Amino acid sequence: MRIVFMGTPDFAVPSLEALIKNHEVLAVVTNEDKPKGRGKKFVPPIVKEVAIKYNIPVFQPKKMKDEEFLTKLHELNPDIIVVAAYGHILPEEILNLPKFACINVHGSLLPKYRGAAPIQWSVINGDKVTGVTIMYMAKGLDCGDMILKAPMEIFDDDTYGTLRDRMSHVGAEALLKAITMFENNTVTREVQNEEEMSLAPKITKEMEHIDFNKTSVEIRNLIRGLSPEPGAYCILGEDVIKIWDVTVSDKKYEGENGEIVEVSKKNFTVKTSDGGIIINELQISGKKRMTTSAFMCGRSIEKHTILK
RNA sequence: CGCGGAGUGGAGCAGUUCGGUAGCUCGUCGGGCUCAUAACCCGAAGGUCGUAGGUUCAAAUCCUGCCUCCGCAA
Repeated sequence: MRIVFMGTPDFAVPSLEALIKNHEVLAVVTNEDKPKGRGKKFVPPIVKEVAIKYNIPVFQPKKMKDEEFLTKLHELNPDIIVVAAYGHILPEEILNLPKFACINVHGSLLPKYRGAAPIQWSVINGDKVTGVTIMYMAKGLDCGDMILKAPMEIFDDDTYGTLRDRMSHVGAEALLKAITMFENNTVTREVQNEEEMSLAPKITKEMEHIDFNKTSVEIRNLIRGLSPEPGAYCILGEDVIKIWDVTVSDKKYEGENGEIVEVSKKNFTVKTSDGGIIINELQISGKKRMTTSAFMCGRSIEKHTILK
């Protein structure tokens, strides 16, 4: 198959590499290099680097409707356009351009979790099962007809990061399968049930703030779902502190939610609405992630301190 | 030149304002106490203070360049 690939971050890489090994990738379309991190250094998307490694032409159009880009795309005349975490809405002109279809690799079992952050939300909500959906792209937010789904288990110790990595490979496999279906003319399409639809919107700063009035499990899921990016945080005194790893404690504690109710040599426990969470790994501004015991070597933690 | 924090024994920090013997907590090793211990007591090892230069009788500390790490903002 002659394929044009569109994608940007890590999640897209296994799919791209799978296509390169099994099909003819005519071009890779990705986001522009953006000033990223401190000092506004321009950083190319990871997908661009992979494309360069395999000598595949790269396009980084500012706008999808860029004339020059559209012309080029027509010239390439792809059989299929594959999109994986590209971050742009494709105009109809592109949706109708390929011989077969524009298909998308989406990180959830649609119609659940349409939107930008399906993987994070599946962890935050404590789901046990998720998956990848390969779908036709259509006008609207992740609402196209589904071609196939690959379910996956979410492990109790999964984080957004570990699940995302695993899923990116499952997604690549499913993608190849779907393309084979096109080749054999055995593609099917299943309409999404709008009744069961749910959204997985982008993560906002507000959501990253830990609310100790929630249950221990809810808080732990939030922390897992935001690790390793961007991290859930709370306030300790003057410091913003990110919490990276916790253990749920079933003990009942006296005090208010967010209060440090137990301090040991290795860690400390914070009260939640239904018990407590033992902090195992954290990070303060300007420092690296560290274990709680390392943290407590350099700073004394007083019982009854309130985290906000 | 987006804003800011930081590099000090293995880990996390203090010391830098006001130059003058390298400090704390933890870990490691040895010994002791104990029925026993992750507890307690005693002792030891381990650091060219990120790097290059400058000022000075003397620099972790003051000045300049560079490297690296991290938070925020995008």
